[in-house]
Amino acid sequence: MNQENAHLFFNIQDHTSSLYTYATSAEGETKKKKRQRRKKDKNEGGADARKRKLSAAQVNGLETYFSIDHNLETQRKERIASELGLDPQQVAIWFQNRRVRWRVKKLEDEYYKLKATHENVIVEKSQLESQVLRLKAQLSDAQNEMTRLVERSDGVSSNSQSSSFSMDMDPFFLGDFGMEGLEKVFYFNNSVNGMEWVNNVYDM
DNA sequence: CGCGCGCAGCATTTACATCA
DNA sequence: GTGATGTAAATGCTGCGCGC
Repeated sequence: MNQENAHLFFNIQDHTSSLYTYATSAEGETKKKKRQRRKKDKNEGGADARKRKLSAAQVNGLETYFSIDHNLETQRKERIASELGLDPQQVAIWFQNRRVRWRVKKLEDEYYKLKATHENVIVEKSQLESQVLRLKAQLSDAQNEMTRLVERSDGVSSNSQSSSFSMDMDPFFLGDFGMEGLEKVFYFNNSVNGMEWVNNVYDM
């Protein structure tokens, strides 16, 4: 412990030894002893309580070691403690608290990443829904156009067998998006008015 | 193999310091 | 002066390695 930092923290052993009492120890209980914290006497910690804060240099040192490895073995703890002028217990506690902060930060970062991803997916979903609407409209137009062409060809040759195009199919049979199986619905191999339509839908 | 012990880590809580 | 926030420390518990 260097001179500069020596005054910055109080002696943990001296302090904690008098800070707590055992609530049930008097009964000689072998079961779990629930320790009860004793309210700290203002005069006991008094003005020195302020000194418990670690110095910037000590924190920097601890941060450096933490960045190398988040865990402590006994030897490492002793080494860091003697180098930074801290009690090994303080080093252990600092690392413990630091790990908690690190995990919280990590969770926070993951949350914001997931949130951003989620927002992108929402945008993409909206775009896809718009596209589906456009395609449905196009499909409807195409069906109307086909109906019109069939009706016109019926007027020209009403007894032509090849032109007997069946339009009694459900226009909404194409599935949830109105497009499912679309590629199988109509098969162009003849011509009506120069091209004939073959309704291939019942062969599927 | 089972047991006790010591140690490290974790979750939770408490106490204190600092700042708005 | 007070509430919110950050941080050091305490506590109780679990899991693991080790010696007996």
